[in-house]
Amino acid sequence: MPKETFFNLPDEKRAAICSAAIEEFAANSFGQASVNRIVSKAGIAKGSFYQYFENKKDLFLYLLQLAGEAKLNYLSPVMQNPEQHDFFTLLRELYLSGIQFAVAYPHYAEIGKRLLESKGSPIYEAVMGDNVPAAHEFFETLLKNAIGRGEIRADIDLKMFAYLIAAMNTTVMEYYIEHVAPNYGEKMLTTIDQFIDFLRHGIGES
Amino acid sequence: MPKETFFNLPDEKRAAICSAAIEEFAANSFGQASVNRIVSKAGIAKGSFYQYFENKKDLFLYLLQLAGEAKLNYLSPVMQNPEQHDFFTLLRELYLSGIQFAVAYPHYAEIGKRLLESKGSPIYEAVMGDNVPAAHEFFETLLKNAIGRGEIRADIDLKMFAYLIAAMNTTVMEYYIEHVAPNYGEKMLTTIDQFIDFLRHGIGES
DNA sequence: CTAAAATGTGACCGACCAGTCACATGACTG
DNA sequence: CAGTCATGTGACTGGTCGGTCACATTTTAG
Repeated sequence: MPKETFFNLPDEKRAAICSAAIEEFAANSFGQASVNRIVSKAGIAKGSFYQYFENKKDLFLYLLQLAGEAKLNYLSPVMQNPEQHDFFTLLRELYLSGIQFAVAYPHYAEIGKRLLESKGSPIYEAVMGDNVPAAHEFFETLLKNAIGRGEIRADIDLKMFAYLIAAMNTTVMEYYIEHVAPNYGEKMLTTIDQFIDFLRHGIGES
Repeated sequence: MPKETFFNLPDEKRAAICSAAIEEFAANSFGQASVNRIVSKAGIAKGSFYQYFENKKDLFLYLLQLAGEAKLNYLSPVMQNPEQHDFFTLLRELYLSGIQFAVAYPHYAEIGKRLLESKGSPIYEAVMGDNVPAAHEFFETLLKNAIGRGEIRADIDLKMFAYLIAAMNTTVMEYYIEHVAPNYGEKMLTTIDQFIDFLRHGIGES
């Protein structure tokens, strides 16, 4: 957590620091990101930085918290009544909110992506600890319930498809950001719907 | 390319250097990997290292070449007659050979994975330049031919599914390495077959 | 045996890093 | 005005980095 002095800062200065830090962590992994570059971009002295934050990790965790809060705003409407919709509808909303978040906060999304990619580094364990298994369990429950309602086949390997669906969340998002958004902003739904239909029916003929 | 002196080295010493380097690059991204640690682990002097290699990148590219050659041995039997098999059979063989390679050379696979994850860093562009688009085009052609033969639905977005299938190659491999291999070595085919069946039919009921 | 060529070596260079500290500045209080 | 307290500052510390270089050692050739 940042120190009190950080929150006493005038909004403008605090925002400058945040935006410099966000840019740095969006462009570099935690290990490669440089506090020197951040303070220089933010226009503050190195010493001041350490009046605001305990250390580099403190700042990073704070940014992740901001990102998490921003993402929650996109996610929570979807997750209000997860039992009211069938599996594919829920998943569609989940993916949709993920993409909308990534479009609205590309830097936050980039930081999150970079974190997911640093699997194995010390910061990953510190941050993600139980989150990844929790996400997989969530998808597993979703799948189990859907099987109970007869929405999806009962003969699938739950663990494997929970893993696959979690991973494809990232993949579809990346595809959208890289290839769809730059050219046609309005194709978001087409992309997702094609993907959801693929989940349901596969791509085999007939 | 390593210098001539490197290839004049006794096999044992050359192997020690390679294996130290492979471990280092499997555990760290190119930027985080340290020549100091490599020479220390290999038991050679820093100066000697630079008699063998131009620089860190030179060594890294050499390891990638070794990895590529190793992978080709697994891949080429499959790709001899790509037109002789239907799309799903070919894909199955492709994924299978990928997993077998990753099991046989876990460090090489890790280096490759880490490289894929460093999208955006300078080394990524230098190494992967045209390879990724080429892989996507390859999958796109595969899909197009399969549509021509009536094996898969004609209404899919080729670009998107080429991207998805390339990404899922990595995903299935990771799942297998992380969750299947440690517990039951023999379940490889089950994992892949379930996945191929999913590609064909989806997971929707009926 | 000597000379020359190849190879081995680690101290060293400049750069950058995260984090510290002695001190300067400014604001608020009496 | 003086005194105090929060805040600002950048030179500095100890460390790691990739890469170099003057020199030592070994191998090869004549």
